[in-house]
Amino acid sequence: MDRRQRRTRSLIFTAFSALLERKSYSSMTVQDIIDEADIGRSTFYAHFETKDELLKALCNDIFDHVFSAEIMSEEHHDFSHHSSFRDRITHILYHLQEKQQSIRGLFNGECGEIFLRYLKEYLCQVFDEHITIKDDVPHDYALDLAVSGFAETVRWWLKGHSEYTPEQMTDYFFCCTNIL
Amino acid sequence: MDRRQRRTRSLIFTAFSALLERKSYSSMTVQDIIDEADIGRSTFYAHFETKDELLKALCNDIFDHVFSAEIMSEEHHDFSHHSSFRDRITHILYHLQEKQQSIRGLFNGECGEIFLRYLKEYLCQVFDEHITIKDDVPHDYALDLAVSGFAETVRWWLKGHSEYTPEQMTDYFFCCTNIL
DNA sequence: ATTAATATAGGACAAGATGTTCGGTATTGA
DNA sequence: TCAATACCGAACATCTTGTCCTATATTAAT
Repeated sequence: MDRRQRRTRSLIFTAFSALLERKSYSSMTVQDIIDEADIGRSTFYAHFETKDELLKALCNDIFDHVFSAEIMSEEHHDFSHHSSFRDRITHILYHLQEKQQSIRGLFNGECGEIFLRYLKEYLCQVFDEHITIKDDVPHDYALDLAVSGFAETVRWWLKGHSEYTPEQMTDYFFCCTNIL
Repeated sequence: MDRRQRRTRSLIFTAFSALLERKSYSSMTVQDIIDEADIGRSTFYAHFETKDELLKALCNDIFDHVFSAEIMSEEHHDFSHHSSFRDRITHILYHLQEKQQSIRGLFNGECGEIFLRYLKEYLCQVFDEHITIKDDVPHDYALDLAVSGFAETVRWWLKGHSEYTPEQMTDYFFCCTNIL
């Protein structure tokens, strides 16, 4: 990838994240992002077709960071054999905390929906085999509830309660659920 | 309220709900709603300032129906004295099921975020005093998790699993959580 | 039945956002 | 050094928005 492309892409991401802290996603125009990033109009459209595509790309960038080590470790069977499920959860929280700057604005309003949907997709893979079914509770309901609960935990944590440690949040989460 | 106003308001709500089933909220224009409802442009703006206001109004209409009996009963201390918390939850699910037609589309995409935020506000009042805190879990975290979990339960239920009864869903939900 | 009030229809309008195109400039990587 | 290409910036047609206006139709009250 060309150095100029990397620079522009980064400018757009930074501008977008910064804007999300003061403006809602839906009220934000492409022009706003262009002005904030201080780039040409056609340059933006050379990188992203729409505002939605930009959001998707940013989410993917974040999750690549958060889950890359996670998935790598899984491939090498580190976590499966040497670490507990709780440790994996804590591990994910650490990575999310590192990206807090970019993530905080993503929880706001309408794009929180999209961000959380992406997050849940990744989480499903992590949680799936660790669901403990009680009675006749449908498995996919339990999985959905666990994943949503954890996603909500992340949101609650990074939006105003980041004084807690990842270990504490893991404890709190496991303490409240009955299916993990 | 004038009969014409009621008719137009109803036409708009119906058109909006119907459109949400085939079109995403963000890609839907006011013009789409006007065409679907077959009303004049200025008529729409006489009722709602923006598309967002329309969404809010529809949410309020639904929750007025779902929680009106709920709140009324609470005032008369029926539920507090003669019914269990589980029964209240089941009761709410019954009312939500009645409004399924209007609600189903609301879960889609970006407006799901707004609908669920409203729903959670109401649920907070219902759940608040029934949270059982374990260890040092923060109360507002536990409340947030319980409310989000129930909201997610509603979504899961009405989006593709409406074959289950309200009683079953209540059982499933209570079975999975550790704080109620 | 009559009437005054008002909700709606429908056309027109400016302002703003969108997405595309183009030619010129500057940076890059080889 | 040089060919490739990313950026700039201006212009453009198109669409959406929200407002304003007048004429018409419906309503609720007398």
